[in-house]
Parts: sequence; structure tokens; C-alpha cells
Amino acid sequence: MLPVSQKKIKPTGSAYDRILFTASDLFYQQGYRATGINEVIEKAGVAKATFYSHFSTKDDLCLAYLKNRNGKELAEIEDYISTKARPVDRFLAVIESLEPWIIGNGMKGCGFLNMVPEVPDAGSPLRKEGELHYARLRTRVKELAGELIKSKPKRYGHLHAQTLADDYMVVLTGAIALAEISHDIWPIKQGVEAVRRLIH
Amino acid sequence: MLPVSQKKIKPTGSAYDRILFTASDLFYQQGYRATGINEVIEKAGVAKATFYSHFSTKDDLCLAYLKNRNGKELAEIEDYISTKARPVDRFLAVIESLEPWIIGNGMKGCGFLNMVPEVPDAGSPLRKEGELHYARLRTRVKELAGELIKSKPKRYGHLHAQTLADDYMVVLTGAIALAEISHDIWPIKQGVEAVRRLIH
DNA sequence: GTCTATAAGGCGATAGAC
DNA sequence: GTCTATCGCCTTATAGAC
Repeated sequence: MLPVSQKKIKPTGSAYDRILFTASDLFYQQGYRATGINEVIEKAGVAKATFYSHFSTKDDLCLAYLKNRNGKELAEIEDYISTKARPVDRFLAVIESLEPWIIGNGMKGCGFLNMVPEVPDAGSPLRKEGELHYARLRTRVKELAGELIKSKPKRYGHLHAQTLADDYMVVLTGAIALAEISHDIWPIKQGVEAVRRLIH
Repeated sequence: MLPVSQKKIKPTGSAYDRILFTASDLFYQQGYRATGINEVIEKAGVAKATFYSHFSTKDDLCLAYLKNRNGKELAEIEDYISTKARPVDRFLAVIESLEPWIIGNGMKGCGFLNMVPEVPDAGSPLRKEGELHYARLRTRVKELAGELIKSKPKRYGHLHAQTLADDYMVVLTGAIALAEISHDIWPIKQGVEAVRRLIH
């Protein structure tokens, strides 16, 4: 028979990784303020003292979550772009990668957009991380727009890279937010078509 | 000399109105979960028992806030539309009314979008109110799109009312969300121009 | 309607023993 | 790294007196 005190502990990863992984899932799925530090500790299978040896505060943990998420999401988008060869497909790749991602995590939307209303202080490092995420996306989309325009000047020469990128960003963000509040996938599909129309 | 115990109480309105007004401001400005019932009670200048005689729970108060906000916002948009005569101006009025509104409340974004991450339960009546708000907006924008198309069939006859309205909604939502997380007004100005381009 | 008191529990964070 | 115990505070909500 198994010892009574045996606990289910995620077998893989260090204590730090288990905490970060568990917190990332909980913060994203049920929100930052709705997730207690005790819940993270329990589900990560670590002791309280262990938690506080790795993270000084709950905010510190949240910042680690956002930084990690920032790197991962941009890397995933980059991976998807790299599977495409034609500039037009690379340009469309960013918003096309949205649909499986949104569906895959139950229409919970963007972790950065969702964090904003939970952190009222606009100067918080947590908010800066969200700002940074969208600024990076905007820069990348502008690059892809520029490459698209240069690739076929006769066809796309009338377009302006920054304007095109900014339209793209507004549509991309709107598709995510509207899908979340509407609990429907239509804004995502609409967003993909809207970006297609931007270059036609 | 004034009595020591004198409190600052908003002179206008019933206790119910003061509670609802105060809570609306606090929920919107600093978030639902970050706002305690005690803070609402104190700033509204009512007694705890008075509060609980009007609202059974904090959620009940939040629902009243959202319903009230829903009615008010749509009425304000309708007022702005009614100042315009030409169908194209009425069509553009919805997103044009955004800029002063967003700037006026310090880039805090949409109260309904902001409420979603704070209420993880997708079946909650609070979430339904947000869904309803955007569904109503979508319906209204489709009407305005239909009127625009009918007004000049030779110019706008190639457009499809539902597609145009859905593009509009994605842009509108994205402009609000992106302005909030970027702490910048550019997405709003971009959104207005993007909607103009939709019909050109 | 007002006031104060308090229940009952969760929160983030710390301390001590092993 | 583990465990348990606890601090001080805040939360929602209720009760009783006026």
C-alpha cells in the first residue's frame, strides 16, 4: 500500500520550473488576482519556504510569468513565419497563427491584454511587459510589411509599411479581444480576412 | 466650528444612487477585484447595513453597474449619431466618438472588456452583460452599414453590410484594447482611418 | 436610514524545526 | 529542499443598538 502522505507531484522539472509552469497556467486561465499564492504552492507541489526562496513576492512571480510568456509567444510566431517562403504568406502568418492558438486555449484571449485590468497601476513593471509585447509585435509586423512591399513593388508599391502594420495590429488585437468577450471564433476569421483585404 | 464627526457626503442622489455612482467609478478606474466593498461604502458615504439593503452581494452591485453602463454608453453613442445627417457621417460616428471618450477617462479602455479577465467564469451574468454590449453594438453598426449602402448604391453597392460591420467591430475593439495596453492614442486614430478605408 | 462590533475565512508573507 | 504553525491584515457579510 502507498504511504498515506504521498502527494501527487509533477515529476519533471525543478521546483522553480514547477512553480513557474503552474502559476503560468493558473494566472492565464483564471486570472492573476483570482489565483492565490497558496493555490500555486499546493498545485506545484512545493513548500511555502521553497516558493519564497525563488520569488520574493507574488508580483515577482507574475513578472517572471509574463517575461517567459513574452519570449515563448514571439518564438512560436517566429517559428510559424519561418515555415513560409513567400513574403505574402510570411506577412499573413502572424494573424493566421491566431486561430488554432485561440481555440486551443478555450478563447481565453491574450495573457497580456488580460493582465492589464488586473494591474491598475499603469507604471507597474507588469504593465510594461504587456506594452513591450505589443511593441515588439508591431515592429515585427512592420518588417514583414516592408518585405512584402519590396518583394512586388508593382503590386504592393502603393502601400505604406507603417500604416499597413498599424492597421494589422489594430485588427489583430481586436480579433483576440472580441473573440474572448463574444465567446465566438468569428472575429478571428474576420480578422484574417480583413488583413487579406488590406493588401488587395 | 464644524463638528468633528462631519463627513464628506455627496450631496446629491439617494443612497442607492450614491453607491452605484461610486462603485461604477471605482470598478472602472481600478478594477472590480481591486475594489473592496468597504471602500465603496466609505466613499459613497453610506452605512454597511444600507448597502446590503440595496445589494445582496458585491456581484449583484457589479451587475447593476454593468447594466447601467450598458444603457448609458449605447445612449451616448446614439446621441452622437443623431447629430449627423449624412449616412456616411452616421456610419463613422460610432468610432469617431471613441477618441474624446478614451482620452477623457485616461486610456482606461472599455469597462466590459476590462471586466472579462476579472470574472473567470464564462457563464457568469457579468460576462453575459459584456457579451450583450458588443452584440448590440454589432447589430447597430450593421444597421448603419446597411443605410450607408442603400443611400448611394452606385458608390457603396459593392459592399456587404454584415462583412463591413464585422470589420468595423474588429477595428473598433482593437483600437480600444491596443490604446489601453500601449498607453497611446495612436490606435484610436488608426482605427478611425481604417474604418474610413473600409468604405473607400 | 445611521453607528459600531464582529463573525468567518482568505490573503501574502514569515519563522522555526527537520 | 521539506513540513507545520502563525502573524497581521483585509475581505465579504451579518447582527444589534439607536
